[in-house]
Amino acid sequence: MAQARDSERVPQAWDEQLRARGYRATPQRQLVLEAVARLGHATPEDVGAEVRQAARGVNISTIYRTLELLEQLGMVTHAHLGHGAPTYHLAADADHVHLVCRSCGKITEVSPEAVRPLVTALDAGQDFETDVGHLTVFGRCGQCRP
Amino acid sequence: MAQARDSERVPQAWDEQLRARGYRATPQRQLVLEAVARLGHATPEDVGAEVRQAARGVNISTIYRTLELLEQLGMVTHAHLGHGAPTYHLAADADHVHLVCRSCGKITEVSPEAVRPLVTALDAGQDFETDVGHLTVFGRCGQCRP
DNA sequence: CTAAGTGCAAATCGTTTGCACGATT
DNA sequence: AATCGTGCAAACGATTTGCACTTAG
Repeated sequence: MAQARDSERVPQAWDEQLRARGYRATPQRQLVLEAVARLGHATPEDVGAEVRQAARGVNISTIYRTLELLEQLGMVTHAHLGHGAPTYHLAADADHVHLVCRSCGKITEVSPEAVRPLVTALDAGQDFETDVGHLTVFGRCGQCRP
Repeated sequence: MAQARDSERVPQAWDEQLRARGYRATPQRQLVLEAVARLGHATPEDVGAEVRQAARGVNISTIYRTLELLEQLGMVTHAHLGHGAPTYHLAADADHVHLVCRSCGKITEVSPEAVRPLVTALDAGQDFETDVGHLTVFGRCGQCRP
Protein backbone atom coordinates (compact mmCIF):
# COMPACT_ATOMS: atom_id res chain seq x y z
CA MET A 1 0.00 0.00 0.00
CA ALA A 2 2.63 2.45 -1.07
CA GLN A 3 0.05 4.94 -2.17
CA ALA A 4 -1.58 5.35 1.22
CA ARG A 5 1.81 5.64 2.80
CA ASP A 6 2.90 8.34 0.39
CA SER A 7 -0.29 10.25 0.90
CA GLU A 8 0.31 10.30 4.63
CA ARG A 9 3.65 12.02 4.41
CA VAL A 10 4.20 15.52 5.68
CA PRO A 11 5.46 17.90 3.01
CA GLN A 12 9.23 17.88 2.81
CA ALA A 13 10.93 20.83 4.48
CA TRP A 14 7.68 22.06 5.99
CA ASP A 15 9.72 24.24 8.32
CA GLU A 16 11.51 25.90 5.44
CA GLN A 17 8.22 26.58 3.74
CA LEU A 18 7.10 28.42 6.84
CA ARG A 19 10.30 30.37 7.39
CA ALA A 20 10.53 31.30 3.74
CA ARG A 21 7.29 33.19 4.16
CA GLY A 22 8.25 34.81 7.42
CA TYR A 23 6.52 32.41 9.78
CA ARG A 24 8.14 30.50 12.59
CA ALA A 25 8.55 26.75 12.71
CA THR A 26 7.08 25.71 16.04
CA PRO A 27 6.61 22.26 17.52
CA GLN A 28 2.85 22.86 17.57
CA ARG A 29 2.79 23.49 13.84
CA GLN A 30 4.76 20.37 13.17
CA LEU A 31 2.45 18.32 15.33
CA VAL A 32 -0.67 19.65 13.61
CA LEU A 33 0.76 18.95 10.19
CA GLU A 34 1.73 15.43 11.19
CA ALA A 35 -1.67 14.80 12.71
CA VAL A 36 -3.44 15.95 9.56
CA ALA A 37 -1.17 13.74 7.50
CA ARG A 38 -1.76 10.75 9.73
CA LEU A 39 -5.51 11.12 10.14
CA GLY A 40 -6.77 11.94 6.69
CA HIS A 41 -10.30 13.35 6.98
CA ALA A 42 -9.99 15.05 10.33
CA THR A 43 -11.94 17.81 12.03
CA PRO A 44 -10.08 20.41 14.07
CA GLU A 45 -11.31 18.54 17.12
CA ASP A 46 -9.84 15.29 15.82
CA VAL A 47 -6.55 16.98 15.06
CA GLY A 48 -6.50 18.45 18.55
CA ALA A 49 -7.04 15.04 20.13
CA GLU A 50 -4.33 13.47 18.00
CA VAL A 51 -1.86 16.23 18.78
CA ARG A 52 -2.50 15.86 22.46
CA GLN A 53 -1.38 12.25 22.30
CA ALA A 54 2.09 13.48 21.49
CA ALA A 55 2.26 16.67 23.49
CA ARG A 56 0.05 17.75 26.31
CA GLY A 57 -1.59 21.13 26.52
CA VAL A 58 -1.81 22.16 22.89
CA ASN A 59 -4.82 24.42 22.89
CA ILE A 60 -7.74 24.10 20.49
CA SER A 61 -7.36 27.70 19.41
CA THR A 62 -3.82 26.95 18.36
CA ILE A 63 -5.17 24.09 16.28
CA TYR A 64 -7.59 26.43 14.53
CA ARG A 65 -4.99 29.12 13.98
CA THR A 66 -2.49 26.60 12.68
CA LEU A 67 -4.90 24.92 10.32
CA GLU A 68 -5.82 28.31 8.93
CA LEU A 69 -2.19 29.18 8.41
CA LEU A 70 -1.28 25.86 6.84
CA GLU A 71 -4.25 26.15 4.52
CA GLN A 72 -3.26 29.66 3.53
CA LEU A 73 0.23 28.37 2.75
CA GLY A 74 -1.25 25.66 0.60
CA MET A 75 -0.06 22.78 2.74
CA VAL A 76 -3.51 21.54 3.79
CA THR A 77 -7.07 21.98 2.54
CA HIS A 78 -10.49 21.34 3.92
CA ALA A 79 -13.78 19.99 2.65
CA HIS A 80 -17.27 19.93 4.12
CA LEU A 81 -18.39 16.34 4.31
CA GLY A 82 -21.45 16.85 6.42
CA HIS A 83 -23.31 19.29 8.58
CA GLY A 84 -20.73 19.51 11.31
CA ALA A 85 -17.13 20.57 11.33
CA PRO A 86 -15.03 20.64 8.17
CA THR A 87 -12.37 18.00 7.62
CA TYR A 88 -8.76 18.64 6.72
CA HIS A 89 -6.21 16.80 4.64
CA LEU A 90 -2.82 17.40 3.19
CA ALA A 91 -3.04 19.51 0.08
CA ALA A 92 -1.11 16.78 -1.70
CA ASP A 93 -4.02 14.45 -0.95
CA ALA A 94 -6.64 16.96 -1.95
CA ASP A 95 -6.78 15.93 -5.54
CA HIS A 96 -9.86 13.81 -5.21
CA VAL A 97 -13.60 14.24 -4.97
CA HIS A 98 -15.68 13.10 -2.03
CA LEU A 99 -18.85 11.11 -2.37
CA VAL A 100 -20.89 11.16 0.82
CA CYS A 101 -23.72 8.69 1.29
CA ARG A 102 -26.72 10.22 2.99
CA SER A 103 -27.94 6.89 4.30
CA CYS A 104 -24.92 5.16 5.74
CA GLY A 105 -22.54 8.10 5.90
CA LYS A 106 -19.85 6.29 3.98
CA ILE A 107 -17.28 8.50 2.33
CA THR A 108 -15.75 7.44 -0.95
CA GLU A 109 -12.90 9.19 -2.64
CA VAL A 110 -12.87 9.19 -6.39
CA SER A 111 -10.31 10.48 -8.79
CA PRO A 112 -10.82 13.89 -10.37
CA GLU A 113 -11.06 12.01 -13.64
CA ALA A 114 -14.58 11.03 -12.65
CA VAL A 115 -15.65 14.67 -12.66
CA ARG A 116 -13.62 15.73 -15.65
CA PRO A 117 -16.75 15.97 -17.84
CA LEU A 118 -18.35 18.31 -15.30
CA VAL A 119 -15.28 20.48 -15.03
CA THR A 120 -15.00 20.71 -18.77
CA ALA A 121 -18.67 21.50 -19.20
CA LEU A 122 -18.63 24.25 -16.58
CA ASP A 123 -15.48 25.73 -18.00
CA ALA A 124 -16.86 25.84 -21.51
CA GLY A 125 -20.48 26.61 -20.74
CA GLN A 126 -20.23 28.93 -17.74
CA ASP A 127 -16.63 30.11 -17.92
CA PHE A 128 -16.28 28.68 -14.43
CA GLU A 129 -13.08 27.13 -13.08
CA THR A 130 -13.99 24.34 -10.67
CA ASP A 131 -12.08 23.81 -7.46
CA VAL A 132 -12.09 20.04 -7.64
CA GLY A 133 -10.38 19.55 -4.30
CA HIS A 134 -13.30 21.12 -2.51
CA LEU A 135 -16.03 19.26 -4.35
CA THR A 136 -18.30 17.07 -2.29
CA VAL A 137 -21.12 15.12 -3.84
CA PHE A 138 -23.97 13.99 -1.62
CA GLY A 139 -26.19 11.13 -2.58
CA ARG A 140 -26.71 7.44 -2.03
CA CYS A 141 -24.13 4.72 -2.37
CA GLY A 142 -24.55 1.35 -4.03
CA GLN A 143 -25.37 -0.57 -0.86
CA CYS A 144 -28.04 1.93 0.16
CA ARG A 145 -29.79 2.21 -3.17
CA PRO A 146 -33.24 0.72 -3.43
CA MET B 1 -39.42 37.55 -16.17
CA ALA B 2 -42.18 35.03 -15.78
CA GLN B 3 -39.79 32.37 -14.70
CA ALA B 4 -38.46 34.24 -11.70
CA ARG B 5 -41.97 35.16 -10.69
CA ASP B 6 -43.18 31.60 -10.92
CA SER B 7 -40.23 30.33 -8.96
CA GLU B 8 -41.05 32.70 -6.18
CA ARG B 9 -44.53 31.42 -5.64
CA VAL B 10 -45.54 29.57 -2.52
CA PRO B 11 -46.80 26.06 -3.20
CA GLN B 12 -50.52 25.99 -3.81
CA ALA B 13 -52.62 24.87 -0.86
CA TRP B 14 -49.65 24.88 1.49
CA ASP B 15 -52.07 24.79 4.39
CA GLU B 16 -53.79 21.67 3.08
CA GLN B 17 -50.43 19.99 2.64
CA LEU B 18 -49.77 20.58 6.29
CA ARG B 19 -53.16 19.53 7.57
CA ALA B 20 -53.18 16.45 5.39
CA ARG B 21 -50.17 15.23 7.32
CA GLY B 22 -51.55 16.14 10.70
CA TYR B 23 -49.78 19.47 11.16
CA ARG B 24 -51.45 22.78 11.84
CA ALA B 25 -51.54 25.70 9.48
CA THR B 26 -50.26 28.63 11.50
CA PRO B 27 -49.55 32.20 10.44
CA GLN B 28 -45.88 31.70 11.32
CA ARG B 29 -45.58 28.78 8.94
CA GLN B 30 -47.19 30.76 6.17
CA LEU B 31 -44.87 33.69 6.78
CA VAL B 32 -41.77 31.51 6.73
CA LEU B 33 -42.83 29.84 3.52
CA GLU B 34 -43.54 33.19 1.89
CA ALA B 35 -40.23 34.60 3.07
CA VAL B 36 -38.32 31.64 1.63
CA ALA B 37 -40.19 32.03 -1.63
CA ARG B 38 -39.50 35.74 -1.78
CA LEU B 39 -35.85 35.67 -0.76
CA GLY B 40 -34.41 32.77 -2.68
CA HIS B 41 -31.07 31.83 -1.09
CA ALA B 42 -31.81 32.73 2.48
CA THR B 43 -30.29 31.71 5.79
CA PRO B 44 -32.54 31.06 8.77
CA GLU B 45 -31.41 34.45 10.04
CA ASP B 46 -32.44 36.10 6.77
CA VAL B 47 -35.80 34.39 6.87
CA GLY B 48 -36.30 35.54 10.43
CA ALA B 49 -35.55 39.14 9.51
CA GLU B 50 -37.91 39.00 6.54
CA VAL B 51 -40.70 37.45 8.57
CA ARG B 52 -40.33 40.11 11.23
CA GLN B 53 -41.08 42.77 8.63
CA ALA B 54 -44.57 41.36 8.38
CA ALA B 55 -45.20 40.25 11.94
CA ARG B 56 -43.35 41.21 15.04
CA GLY B 57 -42.08 38.74 17.57
CA VAL B 58 -41.64 35.60 15.52
CA ASN B 59 -38.88 33.81 17.33
CA ILE B 60 -35.75 32.45 15.69
CA SER B 61 -36.38 29.01 17.13
CA THR B 62 -39.74 28.97 15.42
CA ILE B 63 -37.94 29.78 12.17
CA TYR B 64 -35.62 26.82 12.65
CA ARG B 65 -38.40 24.47 13.64
CA THR B 66 -40.54 25.58 10.73
CA LEU B 67 -37.77 25.28 8.17
CA GLU B 68 -37.07 21.80 9.41
CA LEU B 69 -40.72 20.85 9.12
CA LEU B 70 -41.17 22.37 5.67
CA GLU B 71 -38.07 20.59 4.48
CA GLN B 72 -39.30 17.30 5.86
CA LEU B 73 -42.58 17.84 4.02
CA GLY B 74 -40.66 18.48 0.83
CA MET B 75 -41.74 22.08 0.45
CA VAL B 76 -38.28 23.63 0.88
CA THR B 77 -34.68 22.43 0.68
CA HIS B 78 -31.34 23.77 1.75
CA ALA B 79 -27.84 23.95 0.35
CA HIS B 80 -24.50 24.94 1.85
CA LEU B 81 -23.13 27.81 -0.18
CA GLY B 82 -20.31 28.85 2.11
CA HIS B 83 -18.86 28.44 5.55
CA GLY B 84 -21.71 29.92 7.50
CA ALA B 85 -25.36 29.08 7.72
CA PRO B 86 -27.15 27.01 5.08
CA THR B 87 -29.52 28.69 2.64
CA TYR B 88 -33.07 27.66 1.90
CA HIS B 89 -35.24 27.76 -1.19
CA LEU B 90 -38.53 26.40 -2.33
CA ALA B 91 -38.24 22.77 -3.29
CA ALA B 92 -39.74 23.70 -6.65
CA ASP B 93 -36.68 25.88 -7.22
CA ALA B 94 -34.23 23.30 -5.98
CA ASP B 95 -33.65 21.66 -9.30
CA HIS B 96 -30.44 23.49 -10.03
CA VAL B 97 -26.78 23.35 -9.12
CA HIS B 98 -24.96 26.18 -7.38
CA LEU B 99 -21.67 27.58 -8.56
CA VAL B 100 -20.00 29.65 -5.88
CA CYS B 101 -17.12 31.94 -6.78
CA ARG B 102 -14.39 31.95 -4.14
CA SER B 103 -13.16 35.38 -5.16
CA CYS B 104 -16.23 37.53 -5.52
CA GLY B 105 -18.76 35.30 -3.80
CA LYS B 106 -21.11 35.38 -6.73
CA ILE B 107 -23.60 32.55 -6.86
CA THR B 108 -24.69 31.20 -10.22
CA GLU B 109 -27.44 28.69 -10.70
CA VAL B 110 -27.07 26.26 -13.53
CA SER B 111 -29.41 23.63 -14.81
CA PRO B 112 -28.89 20.04 -13.73
CA GLU B 113 -28.21 19.36 -17.39
CA ALA B 114 -24.77 20.84 -16.87
CA VAL B 115 -23.90 18.10 -14.41
CA ARG B 116 -25.64 15.29 -16.21
CA PRO B 117 -22.30 13.84 -17.40
CA LEU B 118 -21.07 13.75 -13.81
CA VAL B 119 -24.22 12.11 -12.54
CA THR B 120 -24.08 9.54 -15.25
CA ALA B 121 -20.41 8.81 -14.68
CA LEU B 122 -20.85 8.38 -10.92
CA ASP B 123 -23.87 6.19 -11.41
CA ALA B 124 -22.09 3.93 -13.84
CA GLY B 125 -18.60 4.02 -12.37
CA GLN B 126 -19.30 4.13 -8.63
CA ASP B 127 -22.88 2.94 -8.41
CA PHE B 128 -23.59 6.26 -6.70
CA GLU B 129 -26.86 8.15 -7.02
CA THR B 130 -26.15 11.88 -6.88
CA ASP B 131 -28.39 14.28 -5.02
CA VAL B 132 -28.24 17.03 -7.60
CA GLY B 133 -30.33 19.49 -5.63
CA HIS B 134 -27.72 19.59 -2.90
CA LEU B 135 -24.70 19.93 -5.14
CA THR B 136 -22.55 23.02 -4.73
CA VAL B 137 -19.48 23.63 -6.84
CA PHE B 138 -16.82 26.02 -5.57
CA GLY B 139 -14.37 27.69 -7.88
CA ARG B 140 -13.73 30.87 -9.75
CA CYS B 141 -16.11 32.66 -12.06
CA GLY B 142 -15.34 34.20 -15.42
CA GLN B 143 -14.78 37.71 -14.13
CA CYS B 144 -12.37 36.53 -11.45
CA ARG B 145 -10.30 34.24 -13.61
CA PRO B 146 -6.78 35.32 -14.43
C1' DC C 1 16.29 41.12 22.41
C1' DT C 2 11.83 41.41 19.98
C1' DA C 3 8.29 40.08 17.16
C1' DA C 4 5.60 36.12 16.47
C1' DG C 5 3.20 32.37 18.58
C1' DT C 6 0.72 30.20 22.33
C1' DG C 7 -2.48 29.30 26.23
C1' DC C 8 -6.32 30.66 28.60
C1' DA C 9 -10.73 32.52 29.27
C1' DA C 10 -14.33 34.94 27.55
C1' DA C 11 -17.04 36.27 23.57
C1' DT C 12 -19.52 35.09 19.39
C1' DC C 13 -22.23 32.56 16.02
C1' DG C 14 -25.44 29.20 14.60
C1' DT C 15 -28.58 25.96 16.38
C1' DT C 16 -31.19 23.15 19.74
C1' DT C 17 -33.93 22.19 23.78
C1' DG C 18 -37.07 22.39 28.06
C1' DC C 19 -40.87 24.35 29.62
C1' DA C 20 -45.01 27.23 30.38
C1' DC C 21 -48.34 29.75 27.79
C1' DG C 22 -51.27 30.43 23.69
C1' DA C 23 -53.66 29.03 19.41
C1' DT C 24 -55.61 25.63 15.98
C1' DT C 25 -58.53 22.00 15.24
C1' DA D 1 -61.15 20.80 25.43
C1' DA D 2 -57.13 18.58 23.86
C1' DT D 3 -53.10 18.96 21.39
C1' DC D 4 -49.93 21.14 18.84
C1' DG D 5 -47.18 25.19 18.22
C1' DT D 6 -44.82 29.20 19.89
C1' DG D 7 -41.97 32.32 22.71
C1' DC D 8 -38.49 32.69 25.88
C1' DA D 9 -34.34 31.69 28.03
C1' DA D 10 -30.88 28.71 28.77
C1' DA D 11 -27.78 25.13 26.89
C1' DC D 12 -24.76 23.74 23.30
C1' DG D 13 -21.04 22.84 19.88
C1' DA D 14 -17.91 25.01 16.87
C1' DT D 15 -15.04 28.80 16.20
C1' DT D 16 -12.90 33.37 17.22
C1' DT D 17 -10.74 36.92 19.88
C1' DG D 18 -8.18 39.84 23.52
C1' DC D 19 -4.51 39.70 26.30
C1' DA D 20 -0.54 38.39 29.04
C1' DC D 21 3.15 35.10 28.89
C1' DT D 22 6.57 32.28 26.21
C1' DT D 23 9.74 31.27 22.60
C1' DA D 24 11.95 31.06 17.90
C1' DG D 25 14.94 33.67 15.27
